[in-house]
Amino acid sequence: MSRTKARAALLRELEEAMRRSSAQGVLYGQTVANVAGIANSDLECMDILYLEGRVTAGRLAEVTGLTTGAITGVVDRLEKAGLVRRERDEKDRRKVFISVVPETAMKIGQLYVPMQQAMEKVFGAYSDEELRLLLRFATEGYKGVLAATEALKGLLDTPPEKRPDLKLKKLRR
Amino acid sequence: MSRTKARAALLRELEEAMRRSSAQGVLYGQTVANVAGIANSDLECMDILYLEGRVTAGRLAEVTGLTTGAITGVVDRLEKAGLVRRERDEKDRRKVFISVVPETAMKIGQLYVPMQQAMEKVFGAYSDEELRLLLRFATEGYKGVLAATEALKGLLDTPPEKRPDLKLKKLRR
DNA sequence: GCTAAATCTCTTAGTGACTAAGATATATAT
DNA sequence: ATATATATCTTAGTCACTAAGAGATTTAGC
Repeated sequence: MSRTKARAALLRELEEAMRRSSAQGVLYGQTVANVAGIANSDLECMDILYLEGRVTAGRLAEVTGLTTGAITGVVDRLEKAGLVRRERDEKDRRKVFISVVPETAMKIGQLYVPMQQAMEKVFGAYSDEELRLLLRFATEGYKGVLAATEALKGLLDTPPEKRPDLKLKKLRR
Repeated sequence: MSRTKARAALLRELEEAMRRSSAQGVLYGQTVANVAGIANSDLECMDILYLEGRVTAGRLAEVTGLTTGAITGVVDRLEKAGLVRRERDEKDRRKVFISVVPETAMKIGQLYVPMQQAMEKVFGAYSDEELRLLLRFATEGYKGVLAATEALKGLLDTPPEKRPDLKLKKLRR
């Protein structure tokens, strides 16, 4: 097999492996939401709050791709569950900051323990240098996926009749 | 900083980077479903069909975690859109095999092009050997996540009063 | 072979999270 | 001041989901 062919095969394998593991990651998240008894989007928002800290409702809508109306519902449910708190911005009283309630949110965090343990075990097999390679990849991969998402969204904004036609026999009503 | 402390920091960074990129991956998928005009679960099933080939409705339910009733709806919609075909198993006539219609499904595949291009660009910066490391990691990572999911599900099956209590103030309803 | 139990998909009724559109409240610009 | 913009919430309606069970077929026990 030629060198470039071997590489192409490697890339295909890699792509599939990543697809599989990311699909399984989605399933893990679904299971967490299930066990916690909250909706999927609710958990996603908890995750964003964990990563970004105190953010506005609008920012949550932006990042999740949900409407602001949907976010109102998400925050209502999370607030009722005692997982987050609403705080009006004193500088700009239109804004509502959402922040996690650490004591309660911790309990959700517990559900990630099996995942963390599994990852610890996997990571254990790698040297520091190898881990740095993985970190570099994850960081660049994130940027790549972000850019790809933007590119795809751009496609959404071009008028439907000018898009690379899908001709899907009128999906959805 | 001690060596083990440096490694711990590295692991934390790595975990967060993976979390971010996988979250972004989820968003990419949502966008694909959006542009294609199909539901999220519908796309997830297309993905499974692509990876596993011809599978039964029951298997789809198993893998996605949806009820068989929900799968009936998914397959109805996908079939109407011309993306998949139902075929009764001639050996066991209770079973229904679902398989993609390649010509139509290709059009969905197109929506992954931006992602593939982004990944190609990222992968381009790595040597064959480095890619093999990434492949090894993705493969082992998949197994780890799968095991973690099972562990978490096991938790779901233990009677609620015996679970590490979440005490989430009666979520839902 | 025949009946009972098991297995697989589909149907039905009901529910919860979503969107679109617009209401409300506050901030900014002219 | 008034108009426009921004940020969140409200409302009505829709869609995909679950739970439960029906229908069709296969498997097991006798």
